[in-house]
Amino acid sequence: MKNQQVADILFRIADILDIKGEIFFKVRSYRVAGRTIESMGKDIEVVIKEGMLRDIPGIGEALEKKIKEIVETDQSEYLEKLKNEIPEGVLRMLGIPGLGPKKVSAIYKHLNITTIEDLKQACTDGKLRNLDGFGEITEINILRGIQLIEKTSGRALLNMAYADGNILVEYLKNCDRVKQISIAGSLRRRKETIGDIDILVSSDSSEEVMDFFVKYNDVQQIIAKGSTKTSVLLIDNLQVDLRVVKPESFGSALQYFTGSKDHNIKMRNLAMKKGYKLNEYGLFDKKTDEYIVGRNEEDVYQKLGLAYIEPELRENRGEIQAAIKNQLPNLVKNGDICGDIHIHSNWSDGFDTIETIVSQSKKMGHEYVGIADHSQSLKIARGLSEDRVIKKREEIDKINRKQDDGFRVFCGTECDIKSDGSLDYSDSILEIFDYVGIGIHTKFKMTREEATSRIIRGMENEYVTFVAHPTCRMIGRREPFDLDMEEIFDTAKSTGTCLEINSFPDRLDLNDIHCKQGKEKDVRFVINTDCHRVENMEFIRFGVATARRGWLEKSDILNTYILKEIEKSFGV
DNA sequence: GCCGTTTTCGGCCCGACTGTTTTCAGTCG
Repeated sequence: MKNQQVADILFRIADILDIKGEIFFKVRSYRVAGRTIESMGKDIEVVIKEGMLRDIPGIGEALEKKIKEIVETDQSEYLEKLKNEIPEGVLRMLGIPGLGPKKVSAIYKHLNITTIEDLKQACTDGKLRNLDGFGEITEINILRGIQLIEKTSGRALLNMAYADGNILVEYLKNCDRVKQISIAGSLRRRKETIGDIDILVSSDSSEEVMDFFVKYNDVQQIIAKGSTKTSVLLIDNLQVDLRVVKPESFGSALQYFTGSKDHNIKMRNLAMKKGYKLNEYGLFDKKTDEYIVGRNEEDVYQKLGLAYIEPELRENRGEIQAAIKNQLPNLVKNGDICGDIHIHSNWSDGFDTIETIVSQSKKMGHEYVGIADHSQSLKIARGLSEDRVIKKREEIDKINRKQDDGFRVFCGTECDIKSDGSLDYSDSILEIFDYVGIGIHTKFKMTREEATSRIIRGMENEYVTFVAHPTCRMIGRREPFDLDMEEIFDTAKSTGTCLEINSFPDRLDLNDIHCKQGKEKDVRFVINTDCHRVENMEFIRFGVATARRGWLEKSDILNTYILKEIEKSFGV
């Protein structure tokens, strides 16, 4: 049983209790425990085996018992009982923006509506307006909310939100009332998917900023407009929240609106313990309400006795304790990457020539690049036959001889791991390459044992440098393999194999949690794009962001090595 | 449901916006 599945059951229990009208704090306990388990670096089964479940903050006697039951039996008797009380469709209504537990409960109890389809009809027929606390506008808003979830299915990939957010920031800079501006929220933390874009501005004239904001060309609909907060929907269905604060509050507001929620709760508690009160307007003396700091985010952390915590770390995964002890990692930066070694050229299914890729790499300031085309059995992607491997080797040697600036092209491969774990080239061919990446591209349906041993057998080949996109997940399209990551990390360590952080926005594989877990086992990583056209080489920043979210430092990553070092590592 | 050198009972982060009210509840982040 995976951590995510345990968390999902806890979230479900919380939703039902919420609709039933259970006390807020009880409901919150289930959600807090769910979030902790979901983002925990350690396998929940291992935690239970070690008898450490109760040591996790937020898990007491009752939750311990329920979580153990879930892990042992794959289900929860308590949830099964609760499910009989609230129909599935009613739970789904909680996902509609603007609808919370109280309204959903009223809709279910008084009108006996149990599906979103029926709710839509009831709104159209004007049946909701007679309920206490409901009106005509409520009906319209619910209809809009239903339309929205039907259209967007929730969250956007990081690159989409990143592009939208940056263009919008540039637009807002044209408003002369804007003093300071920053992206905040999950986009600033570089989460792999983004629910909505948060932008923070400091200004002495918020009304004018808000007016300027809603006139942005790509605004489809204004959801809410006030003097401190305005929300709009862009034409690509991404929601943007703009907050405006006074300059003296910009730092504390940036801290507050960057989140995460759990990080902020920890921060507020810490502030309280130290005799302060922390909110988006600043850090205040708890007794006298006197303003202490708030202009800069750094000051807030410093005043609370903390080293500055980079946004990517703010997930309540131990960063506050580390900041107290001044033991935060020195995170890897975009500029630390010296070359991308997983790029497809037109020798297989890539779009560009090797020369074009070289020229783009130089533009990005890299010292080298690795061309890793597909191997022979992947016919659909024009995988290279053994003959063509030799020809490609000759072409790369020729290109290298032409470089007069010390730049180097490495000849690599993304060799298929066949279903039994053997590799798609013989050792005598693998020897031709400067380095070997291996990856799975066929037969994705496997048990945990099969998938784990398939990858491990691949890693045991002496020519292998790294495993590409190890879990093979595609965000929103394909679930990750159920892998025994502990075993994968141990083998990576013992064989000296790197694990890839694939930067493509719909992969981000390994993810942040894997990175942190792997680092604790002293595993080395490599950050690549796996791109098939040079326009996408800039996606490397999303891989770096994922590594940062996983607490990785420059020394944890193979392709931060300068040319001389990586040549030595490849033995070429 | 969790938690504790101020507490084993009584707290638990908190402010903005909306829509419904006529002073506030619900939702959101």
